[in-house]
Amino acid sequence: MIYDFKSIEKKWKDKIQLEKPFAFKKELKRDKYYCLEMYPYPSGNLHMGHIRNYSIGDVTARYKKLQGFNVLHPIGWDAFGLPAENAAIQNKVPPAKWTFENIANMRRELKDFAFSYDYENEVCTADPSYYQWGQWFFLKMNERGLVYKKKATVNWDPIDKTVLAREQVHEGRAWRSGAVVEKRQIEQWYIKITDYAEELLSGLDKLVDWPERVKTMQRNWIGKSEGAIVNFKFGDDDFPIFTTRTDTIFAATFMAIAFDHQDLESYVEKGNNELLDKVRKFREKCQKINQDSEYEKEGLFLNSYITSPVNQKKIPLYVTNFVLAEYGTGCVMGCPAHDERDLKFAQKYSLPVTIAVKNAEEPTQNQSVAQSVAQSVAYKGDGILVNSGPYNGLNNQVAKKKIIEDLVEKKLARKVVNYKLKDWLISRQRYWGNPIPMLRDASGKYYPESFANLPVSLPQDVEFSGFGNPLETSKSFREVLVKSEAGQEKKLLRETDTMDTFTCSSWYFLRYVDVNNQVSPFDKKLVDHYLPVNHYVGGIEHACMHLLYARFFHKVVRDMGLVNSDEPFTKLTTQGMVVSQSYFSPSLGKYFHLSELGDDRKTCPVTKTPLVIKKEKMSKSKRNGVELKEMLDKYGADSIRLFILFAAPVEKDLEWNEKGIEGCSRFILKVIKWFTKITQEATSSVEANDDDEIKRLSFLINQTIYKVDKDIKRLRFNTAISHMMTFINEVNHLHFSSVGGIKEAQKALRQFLILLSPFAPFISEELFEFFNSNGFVAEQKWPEHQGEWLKADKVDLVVQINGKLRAKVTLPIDQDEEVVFQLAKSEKNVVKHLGDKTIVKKIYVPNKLINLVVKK
RNA sequence: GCCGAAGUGGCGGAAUUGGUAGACGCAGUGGACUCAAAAUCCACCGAAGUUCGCUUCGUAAGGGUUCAAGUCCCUUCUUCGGUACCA
Repeated sequence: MIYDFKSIEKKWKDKIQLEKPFAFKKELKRDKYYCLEMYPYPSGNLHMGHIRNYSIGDVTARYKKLQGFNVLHPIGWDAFGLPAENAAIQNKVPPAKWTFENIANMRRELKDFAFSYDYENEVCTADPSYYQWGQWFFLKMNERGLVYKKKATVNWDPIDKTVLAREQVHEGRAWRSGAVVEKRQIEQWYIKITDYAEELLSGLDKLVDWPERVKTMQRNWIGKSEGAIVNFKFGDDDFPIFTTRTDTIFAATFMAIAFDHQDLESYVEKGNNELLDKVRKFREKCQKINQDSEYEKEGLFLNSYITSPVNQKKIPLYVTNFVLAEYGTGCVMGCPAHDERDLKFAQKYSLPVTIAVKNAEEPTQNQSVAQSVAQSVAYKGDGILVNSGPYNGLNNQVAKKKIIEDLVEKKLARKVVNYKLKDWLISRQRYWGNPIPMLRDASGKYYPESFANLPVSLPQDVEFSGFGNPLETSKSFREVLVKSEAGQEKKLLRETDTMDTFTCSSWYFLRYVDVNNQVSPFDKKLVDHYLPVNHYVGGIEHACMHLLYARFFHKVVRDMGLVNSDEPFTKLTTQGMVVSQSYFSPSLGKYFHLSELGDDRKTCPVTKTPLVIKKEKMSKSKRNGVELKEMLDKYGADSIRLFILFAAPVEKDLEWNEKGIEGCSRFILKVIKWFTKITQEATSSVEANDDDEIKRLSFLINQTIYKVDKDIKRLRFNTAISHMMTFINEVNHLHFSSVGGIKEAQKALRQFLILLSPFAPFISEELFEFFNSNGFVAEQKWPEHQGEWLKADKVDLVVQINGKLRAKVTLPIDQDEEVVFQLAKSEKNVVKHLGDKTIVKKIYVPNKLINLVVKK
């Protein structure tokens, strides 16, 4: 038998299409397993990153199915978003047409790999039957007071002409278009994710099956800090500041206010117009600063003073370019001795440096702190309070609490918790998204659309000129006539902002359990049975956006009483990227494809200057990708799946290596060779004695079942495959000639094919047909290892002297220490090393090793 | 800076609670088969030495704990990822 993967894969693709072995059956009785991979954006074609993501998920889904679980393993389409609209502008293709054609194409590509999805249970976010429920959730959130509109300085992408979320801006540039981001003031819709900040943070502790780094990233993103708002005084008025270090309050030698603080001008010395003018110029200058790059800390003395609540000291007030208006109160106290950045500022403007906490290890003098401060290093450690009036001598952590308590008692402070997390800006000035179901009257007042009118569908009569929001060009969409209670017709304007696509991906995993529901987003009973998702697989790049929004949405939906669970995803796996060598010519500023280079891969073929060779994520722009179609034609889906799972552990980056796929093809050939040998070529002779071979085979197959099962459970697919390779290598050396031997071999083959099927489904199906001509290997029962076969009757035992390997002896298992010791002592090499030394100690690890500790 | 992850042959990577370092695969070397090549099969494949039995060294670097350390502890270095004026 030759490996004709093309016809094998065609045959089984058709059979899967026809007989639907992976159809999702809603069942509340059987144990469920919900395995989910992050759904793709329908950009046009699948790439290797997708194949890796879905291969990882598919192994788990198929494994659980074989174990008898009712598996929910769905796929869908994150179908809204900018590229569709850009295509509409460039090619005059409607976004819907572009999107749905891409989906059809990518679905076809997915089928080439036999991922165990039910394509009749898809979610497509651009389908009104889905997005109406997104609008429904928006209105429900609005009812719960979680939605509001406010004017805000937003990041404006001048190329895509849209507002960007903070996380969509990287180093001052838009994440998609790469344009330099501008600041603009626009009315925007927000969702109050900050109401859930505390639970989003504390809930992380319960997610024991999430990678530590993802949890850390979310913790930092939420950025909780506990402190106090302390009321300093500006004349008779309050001047509140936020601090987490009340223990350093006596060390405050300047006060700082943000340049964009709304009350800034009221703190400038009264009547000093010259200064006011300077302040305004300073503010203008600050506004031009790119907040993402590093810049010098600067300030301007406002000729006014703030009074400290602890010692009534007058402290000079500065406007600065480094205090953030949106965090805390927009005003802080400057304690140069204990804060790096305050120290820099103080030194620049020759402000005094007072020490409030000294190093506890040097109680008699202040040397260490004073010296380090003199060397421009602020002291941020713990210690004993000095220069702090009644609190002198206290440990600073104690003093911190005491000072707050005292201030709170005098009504001069209150304890507060601050978060870095900002409310979720969901407005997008775009057409291809979920319309926000709100209406506005002439006075600017907003009314929610009524539930009965959902969905608010996207109109067809729009123009894609490339500027502004196309929805504004649709009269049928914009103008709405509603009847008031008095029966009068009233003209309202429909909101033209659409929602951020992250709103769609925040609950798609809930919809999968009930995709055809027309009366509610999903049935509660079904959702409570199938949720939470047991295993979620996707890219690390979603650690702080999608995964946080989805957790938030789930909690809101829970509070609406629609789902019982607190968290949507029990176990999370973040797979590494697929990387490959890229060749960049710095002199030309462009990438070269490998095929464009000659034998000399280190030099630019045009300018003859050295190329920069790096391992980077496969992408079109870096010209280091591979064509999926080409790989499929050359090697078939099974070899690609095997390679992608074999070449690296799932969480690490995977380096593309075509030779590696060939290795996996060779493995499949060896499987076929063994199959052929024991199903076709075997000539039976009843007299033959295969006892030793049968014993060896039983040991090998049971060991392989044991190891593969364990490695799938701990998500080590690379080693699971290596164990199957070892099995095939060994078993190809066994020869059976008796009827009983061949029967045993076929039994082992049958079990082996089930083990192989989650990794290489096509060839497994094809060969398994020998045992089961109508069904699928995917629907068999996962084999269990027989423990008694795992114990070999002989073991290789290691003999060490002082921890160094000196001999190996083969012994029956479970020998007494004394027997092993006597045998070990008589080994030639052991005798040599023992010489006339005395044995002072023996360490015996049964069936593993004996270590003799010797002395002269 | 801070937080997180990781450093093992020529390469991708194994080594589950400390117990034979380098499984499996790629590349390479030698041989068989062949008119020849490809494919396949067999053998070798960390370094140095060797009387071919073995010996010494070797998991980023340096120390430590232990009968025994890639694995545990301390210090340092490097790489990658996240984040950055959050008071």
